[in-house]
Amino acid sequence: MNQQNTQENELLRQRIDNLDKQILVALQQDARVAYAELAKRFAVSPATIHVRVEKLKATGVICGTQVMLDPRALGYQVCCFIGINLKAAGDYPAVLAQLEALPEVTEAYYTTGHYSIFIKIRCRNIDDLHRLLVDQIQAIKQIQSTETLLSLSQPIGRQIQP
Amino acid sequence: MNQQNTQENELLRQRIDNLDKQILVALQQDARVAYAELAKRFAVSPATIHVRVEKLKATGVICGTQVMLDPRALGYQVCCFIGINLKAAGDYPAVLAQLEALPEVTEAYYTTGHYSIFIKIRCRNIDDLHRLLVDQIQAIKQIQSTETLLSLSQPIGRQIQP
DNA sequence: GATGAAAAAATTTGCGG
DNA sequence: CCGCAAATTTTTTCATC
Repeated sequence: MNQQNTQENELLRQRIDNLDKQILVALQQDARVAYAELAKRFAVSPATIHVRVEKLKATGVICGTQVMLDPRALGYQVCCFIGINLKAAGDYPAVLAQLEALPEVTEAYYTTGHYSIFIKIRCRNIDDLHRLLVDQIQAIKQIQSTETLLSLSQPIGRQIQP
Repeated sequence: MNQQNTQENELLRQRIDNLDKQILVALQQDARVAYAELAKRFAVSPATIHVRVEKLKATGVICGTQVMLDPRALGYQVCCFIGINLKAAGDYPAVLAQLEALPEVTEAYYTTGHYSIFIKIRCRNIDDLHRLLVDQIQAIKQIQSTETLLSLSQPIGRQIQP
C-alpha cells in the first residue's frame, strides 16, 4: 500500500504538519475566513494560525490570494481550448507576446505532444469566438494551424491537495 | 472601432461601474487586502467598499476567495493535459466519477472536438505520471484512447478582466 | 446610493512558558 | 514553538445626508 509515497514529501515540503494542511484546506475554500475562526475550529490560538500562515507565505507554499469571479455572471459564456502549431519552433516568443495582448487568452502552456502552444480562451459568445479566432489568432503570421476544443461544461475544478 | 462591444454587457452584467471594476481587479490580486486600504486607494469610504463587495457577492460576480498554492513548493513538478476518447458517448458519467476519485485530476472538461473529455493533471514527477496514466486512467474500462500533452511551462495564467 | 462615526470584531505584537 | 493578553487595526452597522 504505497498510496501515500511520503518519502520525497518529507524532503520537498519541509515540515508541513497536519495543522498546516488543515489551514491550507480551509483557506482554499475561503481565503478571507477569520484566523480567529480557524483557531476555534482547530483548537489553537489565533496567534498560532497567524504564525503558520506567515510561514507558509514565506516558504512560498501560499503564493497569493484571489477572489474567484464567475465568468458567466460577467457575461462570458464561452470557454474553449485552442491547440496551436507553429511554422517554426523558434517563433514561440513572438507568438506568445501576441497572445498575451489578447485579454480573452486566460492561460497559455508551452507543451510537448500534438501542439506547440495550448491556450485557454474565455469569451462572451460564439460570434466573439469566431471573430477572435479568425481575426486575431489565425491572423498571427507564425501560426501554422489551430485546433479548437469547445468546452461544454467543466465538471471538475479544484487545486491540488496539500 | 468596436473594441469594446458594450451593448450586451449592459444587459448581462447589470450596472458594474468603474468602482466595482477597480475593486474586482484589486481583489483578484489580493483577496485579503483591507477594505480600508481600498477605500484610501479609490478615495471613497470603507463603508462603500463594504457595500460594493457585498453586492458583488450577492449578484454572483464574486463566487468565492481562495489562496493560491504553489504546486512546486508542495512537490508537484509535473503539469499535463490528457485528451480522452470514450468507447461510447454514454459512458461519460461513469468515467467522470472515476476521474473525480483521482486527486491528481484538478480540472475536467466535457468538450467537442478531438476529445470527449479533457483533463488537467498535477503530479509529483514523471514516474508518478506514468503510473497514474497506466494504472489509473488507462485502466478505466470505458476509455478507448488517451493523448497526453505535457506542459513545459505556463507563460500566461490570469482571470478574465472585469 | 454614499458617508462618517461608533460599536464590534479581528489582526498582530511581545512577553513568558 | 505555542499561547496569553494587550494594543492596534479593521470590519460592520446605522442614522443622516
